[in-house]
Amino acid sequence: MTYSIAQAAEACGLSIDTLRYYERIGLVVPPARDSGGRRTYSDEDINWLVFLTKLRTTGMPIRLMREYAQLAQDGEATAALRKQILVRQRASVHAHMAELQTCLEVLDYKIENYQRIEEKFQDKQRKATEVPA
Amino acid sequence: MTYSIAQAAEACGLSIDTLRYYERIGLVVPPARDSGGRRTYSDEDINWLVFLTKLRTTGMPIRLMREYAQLAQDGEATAALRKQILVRQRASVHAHMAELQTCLEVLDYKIENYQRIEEKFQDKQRKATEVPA
DNA sequence: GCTTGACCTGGAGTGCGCTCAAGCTCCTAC
DNA sequence: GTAGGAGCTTGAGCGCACTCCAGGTCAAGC
Repeated sequence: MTYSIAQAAEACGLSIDTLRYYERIGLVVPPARDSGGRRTYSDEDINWLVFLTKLRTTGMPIRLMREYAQLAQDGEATAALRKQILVRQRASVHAHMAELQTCLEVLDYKIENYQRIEEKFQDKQRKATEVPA
Repeated sequence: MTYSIAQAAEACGLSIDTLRYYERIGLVVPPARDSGGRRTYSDEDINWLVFLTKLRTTGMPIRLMREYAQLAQDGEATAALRKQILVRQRASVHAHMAELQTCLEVLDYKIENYQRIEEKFQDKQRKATEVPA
């Protein structure tokens, strides 16, 4: 099974332009071409692209992704280095999530505060429209 | 208690240049100045800056932070809008953390794979150096 | 009074990750 | 055979969030 660039883009959630851009900067190996010179992506290509988008989502810079991609191309001997990259990235994701967690707490606190302000306001309104005793 | 720009930068984890930049683009109200024309940050200023850095960490674009800051300046009447912004941001953080979680699972899987490759390799080595029966 | 260092301003420059434009080719369908 | 649509290449442009620079001011310490 092969895919056009539009289908590949759809499958991995990138734009067509971005796919070509990734190829240009050497982040992905150029896919095969059909008789008309158009790119044809294999299932394997798609899987790799999907994995790359996961790395991107974790905030890995393209520079490092390219390094990883190069190592992957260089074969089994680089497995230890690749593992190291992923282990570090995992640590960085954990750290980032912890940061986000404290930000969430700040947000929750602020939102609660706004909630209280609203309630006080509504309370005041209720009292104002109440039939006086 | 007041702080120099260097102290303010230290306190909120931004660079001096970034503090001035934030002021220039209208993200923070200009702090007071001393007799020599230098910025003097109050505790309140610092607290606000710290909160802003939290918003930044959540990935809120500066454009929106500026909107929020403007609303905060406009007083109590904008509380509902400000709350809405924070509630949305919270949702976006939750979504992002969920994404990161699935990325983590992919990373874990890949790392485990590398682990297995290493073990197999070590096993092979052990067998090769073993005294033959 | 002179040096030093922190701070000032306005404006230019940077790095990242795309994104778009122009002008072309190819295939398909009518 | 021609119109339309997808795809091609090269190269420029963009938005974001800073970051740096040049040239100046000011206050403190020697």
